Amino acid sequence: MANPVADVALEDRTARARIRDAALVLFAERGTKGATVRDIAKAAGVSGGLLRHHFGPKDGLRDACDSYVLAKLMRMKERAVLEGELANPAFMSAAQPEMLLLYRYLARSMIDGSPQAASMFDEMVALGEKWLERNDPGRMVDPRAYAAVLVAMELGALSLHNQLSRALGADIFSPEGHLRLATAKVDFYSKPLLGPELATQAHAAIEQLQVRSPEPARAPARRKVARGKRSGPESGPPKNVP
Amino acid sequence: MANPVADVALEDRTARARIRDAALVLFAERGTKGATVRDIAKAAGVSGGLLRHHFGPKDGLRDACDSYVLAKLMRMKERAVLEGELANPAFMSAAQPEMLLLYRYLARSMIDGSPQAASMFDEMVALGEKWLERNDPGRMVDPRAYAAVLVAMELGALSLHNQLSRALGADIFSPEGHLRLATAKVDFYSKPLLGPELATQAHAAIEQLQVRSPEPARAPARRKVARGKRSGPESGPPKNVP
DNA sequence: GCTCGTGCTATATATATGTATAGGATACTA
DNA sequence: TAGTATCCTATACATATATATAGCACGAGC
Repeated sequence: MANPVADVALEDRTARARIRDAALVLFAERGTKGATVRDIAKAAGVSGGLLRHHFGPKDGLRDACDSYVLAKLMRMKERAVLEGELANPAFMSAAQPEMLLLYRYLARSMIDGSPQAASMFDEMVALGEKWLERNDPGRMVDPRAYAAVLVAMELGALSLHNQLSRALGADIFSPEGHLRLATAKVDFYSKPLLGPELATQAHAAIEQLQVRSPEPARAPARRKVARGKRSGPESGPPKNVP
Repeated sequence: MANPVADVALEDRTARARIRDAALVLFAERGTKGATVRDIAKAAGVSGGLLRHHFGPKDGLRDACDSYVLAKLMRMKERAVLEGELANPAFMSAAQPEMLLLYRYLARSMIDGSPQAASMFDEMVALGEKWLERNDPGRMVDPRAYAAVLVAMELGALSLHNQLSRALGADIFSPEGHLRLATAKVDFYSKPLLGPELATQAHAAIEQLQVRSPEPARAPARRKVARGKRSGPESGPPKNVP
């Protein structure tokens, strides 16, 4: 709980650091709207005035948190690159509690919408894309889109950690829950839901959707496209499964 | 924009319905905290008093929205079952704009945390699990966890639609963006990120994590074996990639 | 015609929340 | 020791927000 970022010992942290850490937790838990400066100050054990003294208005605190998380993750990333750890595309869900908090904050920040979080998202996507191109060149139809989906899903699942934990029967931030999640993820990333024939079928259906509406122009068929076909486009075409 | 749920014509909707629809949109966009009753009332073109007259306090409006979305999705689900469409586990990302709004609302509601959304999540997981067991019995190590991850990722990605759209270069709710996303998803669900050897490697690493710590002292084991020393595990074990 | 319930607006009230300021305590420096 | 900058609290202020109430219009039923 306390000292979530864990660089210095518990009570040796400066008040500024305590405020930032408390903000990190509360922002991650309740979002930027839900977390009030008073609650953050209280959690940090300081007065509201001090918070303002150090970070200015609420947005300032938020920016500081964004920058902090960004920098910290960047540092981790670089270290990972140096150690050759980055190669694993599932690196995002590493187990360190601190890192999890950082990602949890990041995910929430992206939902609430901050410029820094957005750029972080883009960078993760770019990283994933590069990785795909390097390791499996030409395997994916649209590597960038693939990477974007991957990142969005990883972070999105993290945002829904409450639901996920309940469904799994154990907090995914606890050792048990984390292990169960890790196992499921390995399955998820190694056992495709769609077989080859279903995939080609789906791709064909999408192709058909594309030709269906020649030019988006403005809105010749905002809905038309989806209409007719509909039922389950997307990956809907595959009516049944092998 | 207007008439997002589209059962009746635009201005034929009763004020109550307009309020509900406006709330649906604003709650989905800004969350329960970020959307104010005043804004909702204004968007619906009514006074704040009328909103309260119909739905009581804010929570009442929220509950009403939850119930409405739940019922609507349930109806869709049943229809899908009758028509045999449900077989596709990716049914969640169907293309209908209205359905997307409903899921978008649902995803946001799950992040904000509502009991009804939680039960919906659980039901989706149960559905997915059942589907897995029926179509690929014994294929997954932990079908329930697999289904949970699947649902969390789908809904989570939906919550991050802003980031996803930016990274993709097109709003995923527009025809173009949706198509690009659909293509990427088919790839995502048909081309596993982890090859067989990496998967077994990862599973072995997780296994090792489990045995690493003998007994959690308290509960013998909620889940077979529990607790791992954490440090860099998850899918971290596979150090490098082929 | 009259009442009465319903849909609706306008306005008031209390609280929550972000913001700002005045001033005290502490530490560091000349 | 005196001065000053920094850290910190307490409090005031303004706005936003949820909540509550009073009252008006209008149609239904007696």
